[in-house]
Amino acid sequence: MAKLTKLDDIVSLCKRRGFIFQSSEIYGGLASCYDYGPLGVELKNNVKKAWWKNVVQMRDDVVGLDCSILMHPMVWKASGHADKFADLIAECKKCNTRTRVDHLKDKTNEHGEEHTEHVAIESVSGQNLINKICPACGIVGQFTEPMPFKLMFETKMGANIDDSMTIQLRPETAQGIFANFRNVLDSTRVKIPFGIAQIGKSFRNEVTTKAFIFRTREFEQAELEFFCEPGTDMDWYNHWKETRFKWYTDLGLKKENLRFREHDPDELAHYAKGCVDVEYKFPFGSGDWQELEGIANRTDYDLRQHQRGMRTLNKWYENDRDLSKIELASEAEDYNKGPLSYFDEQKKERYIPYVIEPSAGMDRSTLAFLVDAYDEEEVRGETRNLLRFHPALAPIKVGIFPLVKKDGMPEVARKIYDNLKKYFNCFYDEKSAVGRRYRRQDEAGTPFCVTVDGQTLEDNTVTVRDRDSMEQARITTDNVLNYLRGKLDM
RNA sequence: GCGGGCGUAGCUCAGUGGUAGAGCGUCACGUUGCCAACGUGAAUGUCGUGAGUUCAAGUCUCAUCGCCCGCUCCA
Repeated sequence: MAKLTKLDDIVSLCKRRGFIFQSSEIYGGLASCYDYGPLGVELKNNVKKAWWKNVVQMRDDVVGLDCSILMHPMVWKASGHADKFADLIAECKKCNTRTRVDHLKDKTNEHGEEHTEHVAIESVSGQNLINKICPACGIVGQFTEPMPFKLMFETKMGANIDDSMTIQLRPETAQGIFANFRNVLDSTRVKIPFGIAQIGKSFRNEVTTKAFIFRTREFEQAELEFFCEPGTDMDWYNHWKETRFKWYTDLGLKKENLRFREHDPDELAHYAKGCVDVEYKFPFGSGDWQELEGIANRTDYDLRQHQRGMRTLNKWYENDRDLSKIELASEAEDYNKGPLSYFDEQKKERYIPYVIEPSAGMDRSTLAFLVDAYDEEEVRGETRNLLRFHPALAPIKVGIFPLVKKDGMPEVARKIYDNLKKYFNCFYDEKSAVGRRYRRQDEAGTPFCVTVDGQTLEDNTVTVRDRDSMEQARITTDNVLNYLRGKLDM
């Protein structure tokens, strides 16, 4: 079985085979950023394709979307990210514990206020914390100068420096879906229940990253916002829970390495009615169960928040476009009939739909598929290393070889290769012994290899060798494409 | 952010102040011809980066970047 027992082994495997490299490695690397190599990009693209096929293509009730990464600043005011994602943090000099300044309790007032107020960065210095207690060790007033933390990446939009606008890189793709809810309703004839799906990059300035690609600052999400009628939401929550779990196992992840983890009620965001993580057991370390995907019942929170956001727009202009100076407008009395509501033609009633959100990390699941596929086995006293990828995920589908590099075999093999590569990713190889070429493809996880041999020249047949069993079938050259299509389900 | 460990060829690693190394992998030629064969040969190094100490630094010191482990943080 797999001998990957440390994260280092996996990092090494990823680099050696061209799956994942450290970003900017020739310059000493850039923390928390990684690049996908030639095999890695194929694998990850296949993971994304498999998600899209399962969540969009094969369903009548989901449509796709691809939003811009840069969005109007008010999007993040309404979603709550602008406030929640900007904090002042002070560190206790005694125990090195870092705490949000607005969470610190006063020595004289140990009841502690609710920390909803926004703390202006200029107004707080270490001196102001002289009476504050460290929640970890109880020491009073031993804090460092507060450090401002911004969890969203900022950039400037507009080439004119004096007239440019601060914009955030999205910390999740979901808000782009909510912002387009009305557009999709008006342009596609969808009816509730229906979903909008999107795959794309998101950015978060995590306080700590670490652990290879499990928590990176730039990452790719596949998110579905599934809109349904209030009251039916828990049924859909359970539907997506099952559907999403099955997706992983159908693509070959071993069941014993997958589990659900339901969030405790006190762990839930205040608007969420339920949340479950799909976790994968990576074969290393102690904290080995890692989240691949979260499935949440977000209720009608997001659409209601954006209705409030739309009502706040003028205030934003009036306050020099400074988000920190404004409060989100209160909710309209008849918010149910607002611009982001839905009119049910049959029931003749208008409501804000509830949302079930399966949100999957594409980088994490790509790595899980890679790690799970890794295998070592003894063959005639030698170790055979291979990746047992599901055919849909394999970066290369077929290797094509001439048995030897003479007697016209390369020409015939090339011709087969030129034909097959129109249909799937193929790799042609005529270097060194054929056994070595088989093993090289095993390492890349290629499910099938086609070999042209002496018999091919006589009766127009080739051998097709199976990665997992190493068995060969003899097929007529004309039938190779159909044979492989059947085996690969493509 | 704190504590600990690490950084030498594509990978795994040796090299304890004095000429930059091995195995695997890669490439070429020969041989073999269906599962990592063999022989011969070759290429590949800012020793993470920058300073310092020294006649001399991969080796000692400092800083810095990056990675791993444990806390912490985050969700």
